Amino acid sequence: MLVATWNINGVKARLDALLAWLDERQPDVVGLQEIKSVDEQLPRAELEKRGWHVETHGQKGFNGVALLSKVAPLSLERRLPGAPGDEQSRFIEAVYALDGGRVRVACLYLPNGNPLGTEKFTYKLDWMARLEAHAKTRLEEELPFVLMGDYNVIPQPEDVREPAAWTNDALYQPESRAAYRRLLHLGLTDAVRAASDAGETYTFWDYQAGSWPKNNGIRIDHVLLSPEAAVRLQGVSIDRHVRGWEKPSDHVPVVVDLRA
DNA sequence: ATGACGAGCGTGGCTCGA
Repeated sequence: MLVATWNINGVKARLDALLAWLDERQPDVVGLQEIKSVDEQLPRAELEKRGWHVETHGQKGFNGVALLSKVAPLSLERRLPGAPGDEQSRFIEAVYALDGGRVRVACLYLPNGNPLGTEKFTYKLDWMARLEAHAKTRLEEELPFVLMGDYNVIPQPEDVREPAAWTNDALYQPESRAAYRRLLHLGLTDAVRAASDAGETYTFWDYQAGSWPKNNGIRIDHVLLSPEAAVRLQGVSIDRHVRGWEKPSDHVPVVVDLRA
């Protein structure tokens, strides 16, 4: 089965690219981030007439996440536990029956956290602590579990073309990177690193300053796998050609292949 | 040295992102 994550940067502005990529890729489950749409304004009919089940956790103007799937989910949740007052739409997860078994897929849009020294960075770290607690609970379930999305964390120096440009950025702070490592230490596997030793496995290139033609990228979109999912890992693809399309998102899809 | 791009909201120039 193919499970994919993509920060689409506006699902209404990117519908043509989304449909083209879905046709080309035919994934079983897709997590989208930054749909920047309320649930009612998402182009649901365009997707449903092509056979996609659509589950959303939208928000006006920014944020917003969604799960598309070929089969309907068995169960669905729309919030990351731990902060009932948090109104930002950044998390959705579902259980699917695929390949003769159940698999849980969570799609997240982790806070950016900039600028440093503000409540935005605190919110990022608090959100990561909530994510760690939730992941720990989910791992106890011992289902194949895919925890994927836009983490807004550059894990390691090899995940950024120009590390010096990011030293004062929330995406590359020691605290952000340590929180990401704590997720791995729970027993989650970073699928890209497990499946490939390739360099320059970037997933984001800024719109500005010619970042894409210069390949000045970063790796911030990640697919983490529970042990039960990691043993099924066949391969990973970063669909970087999508960044060269007309009116692209600044992120590209990351796709994992898990065997039955 | 700085800004640079893009979406959304909603109609002018903000906020937000990374």
